[in-house]
Amino acid sequence: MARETYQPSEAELEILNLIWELEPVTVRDVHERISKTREVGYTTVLKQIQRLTEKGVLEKQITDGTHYFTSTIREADVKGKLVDKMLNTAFGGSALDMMMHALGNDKVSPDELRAIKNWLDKQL
Amino acid sequence: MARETYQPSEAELEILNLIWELEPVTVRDVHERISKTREVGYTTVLKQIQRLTEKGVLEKQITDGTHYFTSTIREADVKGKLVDKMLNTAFGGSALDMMMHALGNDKVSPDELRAIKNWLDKQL
DNA sequence: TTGCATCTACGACAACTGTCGTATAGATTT
DNA sequence: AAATCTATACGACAGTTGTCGTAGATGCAA
Repeated sequence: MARETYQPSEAELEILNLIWELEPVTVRDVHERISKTREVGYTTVLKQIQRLTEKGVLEKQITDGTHYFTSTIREADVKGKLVDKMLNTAFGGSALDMMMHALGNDKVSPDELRAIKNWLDKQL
Repeated sequence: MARETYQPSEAELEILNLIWELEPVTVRDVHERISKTREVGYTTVLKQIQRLTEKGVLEKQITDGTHYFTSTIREADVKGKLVDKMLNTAFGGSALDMMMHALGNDKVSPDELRAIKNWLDKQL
């Protein structure tokens, strides 16, 4: 259980995102999806998935001769950890600071800002 | 100019944070500060700084025989980019989603939540 | 000026990443 | 069964990271 909080690399996260969405998946599933966005070899994706499996982050089950993969870690845990780490290493733990960089810097729609405000209201 | 938006690694960010705070700095300055937190060899820090300089992220000026380093990239740019990237790769661009992970997950003081709300109010 | 105390330069190394190529093993079509 | 198509296993490779060791350069104390 609990690979607890694995820190995926860039390419690994790309794959994990798809797996969380589609699991159980085959390598082909993942490869096809990624290919819509960018070009990458089938064996490249395969290799990443194999490495994630070796690391215990994914689990393989063979049904009817087809290899299906599922994740062993929870999306919320991984993402929470990612944000937490950035919060601490880049913004000294100041959520406000991070917010301002995330929202101020660029184009986040007023709608989104309102949604966040709403959510905050509920928290207080 | 403008190394624009460099994506520092973990250890590099640790160093950059100190440099933004203390520049101009010597290798020793940085090493001493990091040593307060964790153990690391002087040459390790030196090497990181040298690599950052090679990459153009830092600039060296020698005054009175002492090597001083300053950064060539702006803190806000780097951190803004870091957050943006996480926002997109991990949260599909949803700032609200990221917020909830960052704030909900754990201990962010009500004060901080209020501060964020305040800031949001001003933005709308 | 000699000699120690510092620094800096350089190179090395192992681990990890992203990316494939090739060689097999399996399944499918004649 | 043979030929073919598809999927998996394996290994390779170059680039990056984090970490040092060692050797050579610089500067200050005797």
